[in-house]
Amino acid sequence: MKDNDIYKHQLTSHILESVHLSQAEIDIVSSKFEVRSVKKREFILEPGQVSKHMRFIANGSMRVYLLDENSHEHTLQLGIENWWVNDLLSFLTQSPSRMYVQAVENSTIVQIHRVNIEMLYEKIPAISDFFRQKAQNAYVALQKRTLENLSVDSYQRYINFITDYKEFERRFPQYIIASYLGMAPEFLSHLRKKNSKDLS
Amino acid sequence: MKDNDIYKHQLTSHILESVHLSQAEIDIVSSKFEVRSVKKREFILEPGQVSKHMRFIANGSMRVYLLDENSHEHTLQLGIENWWVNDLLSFLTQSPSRMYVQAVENSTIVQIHRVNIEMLYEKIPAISDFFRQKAQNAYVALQKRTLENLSVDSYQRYINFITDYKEFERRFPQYIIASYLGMAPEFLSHLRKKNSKDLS
DNA sequence: CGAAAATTTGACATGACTCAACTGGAGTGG
DNA sequence: CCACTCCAGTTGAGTCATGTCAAATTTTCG
Repeated sequence: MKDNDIYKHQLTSHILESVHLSQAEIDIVSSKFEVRSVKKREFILEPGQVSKHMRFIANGSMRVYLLDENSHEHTLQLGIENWWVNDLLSFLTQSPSRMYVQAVENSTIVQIHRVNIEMLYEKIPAISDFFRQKAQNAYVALQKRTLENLSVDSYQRYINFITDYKEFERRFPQYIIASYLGMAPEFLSHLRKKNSKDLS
Repeated sequence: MKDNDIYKHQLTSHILESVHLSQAEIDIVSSKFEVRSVKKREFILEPGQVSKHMRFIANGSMRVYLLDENSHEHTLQLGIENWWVNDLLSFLTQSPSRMYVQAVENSTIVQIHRVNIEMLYEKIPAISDFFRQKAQNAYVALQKRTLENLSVDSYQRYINFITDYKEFERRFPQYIIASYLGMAPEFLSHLRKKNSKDLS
């Protein structure tokens, strides 16, 4: 229980960075979230399931990916501490997901059920405001990625990635990074070799 | 003035599809928006400028794009009636844009200044709620596009595009669609030829 | 009608993928 | 704690998809 409080406190601190809440509101919000720990490689969502929760990573790392018809993995999202992770399409429409959401490291997540978050939207407008800001920022970040995919070549995209997300390069295996950048893992390996030559 | 009222009514109807507002609230919202008409090829945002407005297309069509270092255009967003169009990064951070936002057809937009929308967020929580929903849906749509770019080949991406957005194929020139799909216009032309053969 | 822009077409170049073999390191069980 | 296995990562060869360039054709618009 003590541990859970720490994680919930991490969540509310995170929310308070963006919007103001009274202590009473903090308590209500906190009471509607639940803490859950997830083992490395464990799935918290698999294709066919409906996403019922918004999830905040308190600790560890996760990824969202799917398989195409050739069984190739494509990574939609990577996340570490203080990031939100979900298949938002499945969550918003309550339809079966095509995604895997998987722990990359042992992780702790803090989650809220759909019914409860909708209750919070009604009772506490600041929560709606918070998720508006989150969604707008996530949209902007995804636009940046979309534009890079359209306008930057693979080598430069890799360089930008390791520059912008140093942390991610250490914590996610190469084949996952390749599938995030939209290239074959062997090709990423070639780019890494080129990069180490460029540096020397 | 009569015309303006029609366009504002179109906007408020659009908002009311997602959230509830009292008549008094509708009047406040309506009073903070302004109607503006834009000629074909005219820019409402250019690189270096800061986006000061959220903009709703009442009529016509627009696109958001940028130029890379080889002066190639890359289209981030296409929009027609009842779509919102902006460089959200520039708008949210009030920093200079890298984007062009241009009318593709003669268009009418209904826009609200940043200062006024923030006032509405405070006074009328349903407006924050509305834009939360819009941002979440836009994020989901952009994820879909990201996944298609990662996992579907060019030909199929073109087929999916003309299937999902019939309207767009009619109203936007090929070179813009090519720059949206992430391919050279000549290559799109090859795909179109292949498609017409496949159909016969 | 004429000029400019968009699209088509085809030849060629190249970036990125596939496949297969090899290397090295991490995890597991005896 | 060693030995073994397995999986991630590397390397290189061959191939394919897509881009580039240039010229011809069609469409748009003043």
